[in-house]
Amino acid sequence: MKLFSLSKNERIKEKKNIQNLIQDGSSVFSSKNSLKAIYLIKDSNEPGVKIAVGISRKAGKAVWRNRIKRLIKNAYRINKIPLVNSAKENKKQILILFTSSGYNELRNKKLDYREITEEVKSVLDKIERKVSGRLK
RNA sequence: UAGACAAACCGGGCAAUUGCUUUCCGAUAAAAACGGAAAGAGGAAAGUCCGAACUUCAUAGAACAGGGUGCCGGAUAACAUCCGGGUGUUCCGAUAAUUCGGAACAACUGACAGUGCCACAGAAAAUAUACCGCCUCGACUUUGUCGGGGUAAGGGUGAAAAGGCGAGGUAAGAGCUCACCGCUUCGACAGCAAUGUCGGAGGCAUGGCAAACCACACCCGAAGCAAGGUCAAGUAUAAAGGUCGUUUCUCUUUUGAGAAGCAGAGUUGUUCGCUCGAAUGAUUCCUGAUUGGAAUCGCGAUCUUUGGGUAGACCGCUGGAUCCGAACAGUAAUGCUCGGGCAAGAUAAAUAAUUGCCAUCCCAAUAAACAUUGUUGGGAGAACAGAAUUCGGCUUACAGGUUUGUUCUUAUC
RNA sequence: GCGGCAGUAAUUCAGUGGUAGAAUGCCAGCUUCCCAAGCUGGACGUCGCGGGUUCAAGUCCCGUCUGCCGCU
Repeated sequence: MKLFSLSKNERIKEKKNIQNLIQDGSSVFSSKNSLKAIYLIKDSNEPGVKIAVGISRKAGKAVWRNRIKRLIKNAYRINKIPLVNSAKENKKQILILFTSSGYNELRNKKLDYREITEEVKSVLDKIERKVSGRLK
């Protein structure tokens, strides 16, 4: 198992999962409110974390949308280890869907990787605290 | 030389680390995970504006409706594309010129098949008509007024006024007559043709708008890979068949409610225990009658078989009107022959991120200096934009760069 | 990926090729002790943008931009 990988098993592929997530999941905003994450925590025999990234068509053009998705995925796979460990300890399966709430192409034509990393980190931190029960 | 314009081409490179998708190998019965190797966005992948391939539907053929195209010839699988030619319009330059040269653009068939429109102004906007004017005749109250007739040369209106201009002619005028120009038409010649040149005739008759309806000629069946095909989970569900069941009590006017409980299900493989716990009955027959039993239909459970087919998987899916090079044919578009190459195939959707260096660009300082070049320091390191069945075009977006050509006009030497 | 619709005043919409309109809103005046209502008047337009056809284009044709809807 590679440390920083993000293979097919760690991404949400099924339509049903995503619909469940949108219906039943709760949401969390990043520290600067530029990202929004919908997440769902449930007990499972196969503990782990699965993610998806969804960017609205209205946010920007195809090149821009692809780029922000890649940056978010990249930031996640670098910083995922604490959350994954916590999920395994507590025997939970976590589904996360990242979306853009503050970002769009008009305002953020050039995307800065470091800024997005900080945003993703803040989201993961909040969810991790929920999982381990340190946050009420 | 720079600039401008046109055409063609490129549109970042190298290294390290961390990752993604596909294929192959380790490699097996198969899958997952792991390791290794190879490959992995564009000139517009975009807009979806045209044209095709392909697939399904429909299909005996044709027409109508509807849509598209519209100078001529060629290229092509096809096209609204491309190439060559003609004609016209506009602009620029030269010129004595109506001539010559260059560039750009053109939906560039038909207005005597028909219907329609042409605001305002104007007498009149299409069967010509007579407001002012010009000429003439008559009457009267005679420097004038009224009435009849001739007249499209002049005025005024308009985007547009019934060939233009000059001469003859006339009461005044009029292609009424003539020359030149334009137009229509006939013949000869050149050209495959559009058309052009020359000669003759007509005597001007048919103002504009078909990107108004329309007519004529030619073309088009419809939908689109979310097309379509194969496999196919489900206590999702249709049909057929087999087996078992369709019970008891209490309350309520009824609908119904509650309890027990059979089949069955769940609970660790089995047993016990525990939990949950389906259904609607109707008709006929056997029997003296009740109980009970049987048959048919309905209902419920369960098993088997079959069907369509959702989720999903696979095929379609990338080797093709293909790409590169050379020779030949052709003015060219392009064709043809030979040689070589195989180069994305994702599906909540891969092709990336970070760091360093470089090409390149900007700013400052400094040395030489006509433009400009070298050195040092700092900054940026980019534009438009992301395959989605596949091709041929068109259109639109685009930082910077390379090559070739043109330059009457710009600047510098 | 494919198909369709719309763009006109601040807003919602009309508008046969011939001087761009209505309602609401806005501003001013009248009315009222004041406000509202009412009455009178006024301002407000790159007809999304760029070409073309025409004497003349919001309207016809071509291109382009933006917004919206549908197909699963």
